[in-house]
Amino acid sequence: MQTGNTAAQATRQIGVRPRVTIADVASDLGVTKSTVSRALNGYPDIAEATRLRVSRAADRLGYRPLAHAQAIRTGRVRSLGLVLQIDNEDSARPFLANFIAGVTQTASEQNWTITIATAETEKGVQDTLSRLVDEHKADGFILPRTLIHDGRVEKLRTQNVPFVMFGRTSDPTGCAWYDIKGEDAMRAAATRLASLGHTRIAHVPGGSQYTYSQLRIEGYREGLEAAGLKFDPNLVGAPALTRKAGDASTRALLELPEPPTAITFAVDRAALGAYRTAEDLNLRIGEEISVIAYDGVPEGAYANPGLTTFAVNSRQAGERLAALLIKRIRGTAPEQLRELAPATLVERGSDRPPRLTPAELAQCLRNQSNL
Amino acid sequence: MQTGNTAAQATRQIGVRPRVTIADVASDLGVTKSTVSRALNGYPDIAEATRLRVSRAADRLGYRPLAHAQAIRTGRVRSLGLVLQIDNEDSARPFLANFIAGVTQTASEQNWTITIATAETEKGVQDTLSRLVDEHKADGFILPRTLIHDGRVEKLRTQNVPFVMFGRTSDPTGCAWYDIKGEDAMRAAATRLASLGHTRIAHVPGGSQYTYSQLRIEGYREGLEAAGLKFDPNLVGAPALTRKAGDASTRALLELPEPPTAITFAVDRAALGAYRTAEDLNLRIGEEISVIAYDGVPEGAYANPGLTTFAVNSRQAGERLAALLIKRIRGTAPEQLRELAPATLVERGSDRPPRLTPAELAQCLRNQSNL
DNA sequence: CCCCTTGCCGAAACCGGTTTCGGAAGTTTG
DNA sequence: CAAACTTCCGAAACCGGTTTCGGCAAGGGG
Repeated sequence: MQTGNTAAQATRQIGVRPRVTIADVASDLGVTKSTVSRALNGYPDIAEATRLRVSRAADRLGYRPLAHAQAIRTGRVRSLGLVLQIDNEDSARPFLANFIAGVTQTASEQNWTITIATAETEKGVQDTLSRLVDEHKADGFILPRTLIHDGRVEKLRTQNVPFVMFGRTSDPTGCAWYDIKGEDAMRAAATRLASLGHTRIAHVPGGSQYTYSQLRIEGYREGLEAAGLKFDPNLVGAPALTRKAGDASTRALLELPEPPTAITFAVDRAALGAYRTAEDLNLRIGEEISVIAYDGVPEGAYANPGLTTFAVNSRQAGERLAALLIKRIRGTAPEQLRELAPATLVERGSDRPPRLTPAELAQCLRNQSNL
Repeated sequence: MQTGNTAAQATRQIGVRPRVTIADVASDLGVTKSTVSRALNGYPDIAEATRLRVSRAADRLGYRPLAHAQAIRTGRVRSLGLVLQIDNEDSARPFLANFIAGVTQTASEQNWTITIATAETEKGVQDTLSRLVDEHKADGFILPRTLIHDGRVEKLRTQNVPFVMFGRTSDPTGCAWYDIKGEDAMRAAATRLASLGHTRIAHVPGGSQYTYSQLRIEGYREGLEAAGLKFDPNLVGAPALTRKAGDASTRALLELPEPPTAITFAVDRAALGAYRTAEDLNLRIGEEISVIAYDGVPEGAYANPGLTTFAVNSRQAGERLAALLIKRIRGTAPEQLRELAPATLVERGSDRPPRLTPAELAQCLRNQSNL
């Protein structure tokens, strides 16, 4: 009987000394398990003196309740779930470590842990989520990268599983969230560029399926109008999430009859693509063409000139999301669990007054292609 | 009684429909729980026909065993533990996402999950590890970034908790591991540079507390000797893990009376620091100074010229580590769970034949500082 | 002085599984 | 054809906690 053997072996393996259980603590004190349990969990029908005796004995004996043993009765495994979508390429996510660090920090403080899974496709994420819910591997979930129409949200909502989103969604009913005010950042970016003297300011949005993308475009538009500039749909480029796409999108914008002298990017990585465009077209970032982006990826600091960007504190995001989710699991209404935080401007060298007017820039580009 | 309320609330919250338990399946078939359990777990004392009936009924009813309910008897929570050290700054770890993806992929295939925690200091990691072990949040652990003398290893070894290391350690007793042959990579790097015509080849090691660092130095040394070059201790620079440190270390090497025309780096990030040095000193990477590094960070591709490096497949590492750990937990001896994989050379532009001899390079640098 | 609270804790059920033990059939052996 | 094995499954204990229920003793009110 193989199964029996290995299982017995494992139980022997994992602790050298046998675990100290709640029964051990109880018999040590000459009370019952129930008393120990209630004392440790702060029930009101336990005398203060007893509570003290119990908690001291528990400390002395080194008693640690087994989370999964508690779970079977309480229905809580004290674990937060996180299902990440790791796409093939774009997977190098520098934020991830910080984000996870934030989540686990808050979680650890309250003696919770986090359970992580990954999937490659959107459907994969849904399936994984289902599995984790079915097996109750986590008491609730953090949903990163919220989409405008998000299958995960619907699923969890109907199954009544607590969750909190990193980002907002189209139908906020029953949703808790934490988000960065990307719209404010883009508004500030646009007005900042305008006040530097730019009059043709473009925007390269992020993935259109994401909620944030819409918001940032809106912010950009507001910024323009606040500065007295007219919104020109032609100046909203093709969506770009990668260097390559950013390069292409930038190139297309510069081919406009009246090209922009400044571009706001919804995403740092796309902005770094513009550096390549500039190099190719013999333009200088921060001179002929100014750039402000969003995210705060470390590469931005090493670009030349440094990329001016609105950085998000992903560690803090992780911390807050964990805190919100734990509250949600404990029963707080989702409507009371919504937080927005600002992105912080990191000024580097990529945004400066325009060296050329749009017309001059167009001329300059035309000369080049004639060469 | 507040506690009672919220708990009841949670149980109601998490499943809309009540869970289907093993008892439901049993009564549906008119057998006992024990039969269902043994049938589902492949015990040999269940008739094949019964096994079939049971597993079909389980499917039909949508029965999923509760991992933590099983755990209480079996002692297995079906979860792999991972405690990451997230240092303050260097925390931007691009591998992490891929690594985690690898781990979770293998784990998911076998219906395991992974439990992650983070800490900032070495001691914090130890404490967190202790907590997870005490609460038995995981059945075993993956230990990344193995140190030469590693407290985690000792702790887990004495407590008899299964673990597997990413990297090797000084005392391999009872250890299972997966590692990349960094020594081979560095040997290849040195011989490659030698065959390009370099005669003064330096090495900038990684953190001295890490096992890999020693191994890579050794590989570098072997490579030199294989190429008939003498090992010169002066050409082993100061350890560097960051751009900044890499810059400093490179600078120091170039100040030698007979400076190297090529440098091997134990770590990509440090090599990128050399790009800054080169810019400052008016040298061109791949011309006056050649560079080969190790890791395969994405930034290397965007450097100019691209950084030639030995890339590690961190996704695969994650997959293998998870597989090894699961075997380890199931009882395979650690000695049988040791794997090494090669790093793969990514040729870009940073390594080319030397444009100057060491003497000429020294002269060139002297001229500059006179300016 | 008795009855009724109230405070505090023990006994036992319970959560959802796994595992031990034993026994009723069916099968083989002598 | 009885005795001895097998095969297969039910009954019940068990894992380590939590929670319900009830009861005893002390205290308060009439």
